[in-house]
Amino acid sequence: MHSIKEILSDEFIGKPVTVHGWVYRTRSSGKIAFVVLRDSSGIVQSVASIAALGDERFKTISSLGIESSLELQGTVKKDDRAITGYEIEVTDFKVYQRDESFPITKDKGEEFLLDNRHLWLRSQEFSAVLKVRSTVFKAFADFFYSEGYYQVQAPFMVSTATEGGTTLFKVPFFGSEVSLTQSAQFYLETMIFSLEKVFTISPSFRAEKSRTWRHLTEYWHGEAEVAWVDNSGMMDIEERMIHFIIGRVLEENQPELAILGRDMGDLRRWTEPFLRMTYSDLIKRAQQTGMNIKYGDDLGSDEEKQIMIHYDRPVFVTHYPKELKTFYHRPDPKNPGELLCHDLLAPEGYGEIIGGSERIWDPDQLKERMEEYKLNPDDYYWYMDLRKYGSVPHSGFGLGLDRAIMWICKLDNIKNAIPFPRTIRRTKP
RNA sequence: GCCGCCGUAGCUCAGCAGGUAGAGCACUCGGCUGUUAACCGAGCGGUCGUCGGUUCAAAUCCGACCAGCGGCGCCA
Repeated sequence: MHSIKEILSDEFIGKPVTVHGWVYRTRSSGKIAFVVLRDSSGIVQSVASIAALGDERFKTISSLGIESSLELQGTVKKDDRAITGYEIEVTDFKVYQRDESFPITKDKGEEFLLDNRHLWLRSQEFSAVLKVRSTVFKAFADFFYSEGYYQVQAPFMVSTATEGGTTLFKVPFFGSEVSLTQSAQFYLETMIFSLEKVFTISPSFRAEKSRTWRHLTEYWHGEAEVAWVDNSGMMDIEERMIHFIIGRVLEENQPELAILGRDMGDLRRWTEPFLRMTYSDLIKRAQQTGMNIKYGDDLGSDEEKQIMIHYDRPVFVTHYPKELKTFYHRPDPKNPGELLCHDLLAPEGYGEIIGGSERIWDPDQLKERMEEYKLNPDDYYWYMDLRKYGSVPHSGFGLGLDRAIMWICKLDNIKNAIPFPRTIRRTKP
């Protein structure tokens, strides 16, 4: 048995092979039929003829529907007319299941494809995304292992909010109620006191009624937390991480990037140093380009896009005014109105993919900030305890893995970066 | 939460100054020995989202409801 990718090579010319997979396309001209076979590694054209198979067998193979599953035996030939340069002259075959009418045909409406995502996954385009996605997840973990981090796991069912009060998913819990996690951050913070450098990959849940091209209600969050590192040191780590992930995709996914129409030159440029600027500088520059924006305004989707058209690589934006971010970011001691925090904005209009910061490590300051946000420190007693017993400076971040994949794969909607997207109106398939 | 849009064949859509439903694809049958989401011919396929109203007559006009899509805000 061979994989399709394997036999697409001069070494196999003239040799008998056996492959199995699914019918990708068929064409028949009466006495000759072309069956393009697909497996997880690629596609190859096979040629069936009455001469080789006889009337009845020929009729069987030439009438197979798209996505029929079968095993083919034959001889490899080089032929420029074949879609991948080589073809198999069929000598024998075995059908596992005949397919009469696969629901996905050439007219593909967005909604129909979402309803049939379990089948659309088989497409070349979506398979390519899934392969890149696999690389990104592995590279994220490999990067942190290579820098001496421990992978840890936090609970998904929680009783404290990390990002403000209105976005929690409530779940019944033995007569009371818990929420689905929005971020593992607070739990990661507990673990730096024993492990110092930790990371996790887990789903996060947001109950905002978002209907946008870059929001999911359930998304995959790559998060890390490190002791003894400040805001700027954290950005160094994140920059190395993104470079590492992009490098891996360049090494492992060239065919997939070609299918997706993503230029390799773009990715190579993103393995070069990123830009950094403060929020106030960014506002000044935006004003110089004529944008109607002032210090203290939040960066909306439009603003992010308008700003990022001037840059061809990711940009860290730091030192946001404290009114624009939540309570745990550490205020800059030199300018307490601004925070030692950062967002990483991806180019080409993809926008924010990372949010991170140096965390407040002084107990009084944390308490003060919580009160400004009308939060009860007693609800966060265990988080407060971290500032009470051997508190240290530390920083962390969260990466939206699906957003990063959408950017790397040049997709126009985050729903196409994840196999089974969960949005405000979609829980099937 | 706010703004906009759509619902007609399995799929993608056309039909809308009101006159009784159409194309392409898919599927079935027939033809074709080099096709590239092949091509040619025929066939199959619809309570026009639901309920109500106006009218001699409604896919088309009006109202309500249901379902879905896109964008904003929020964030990753």
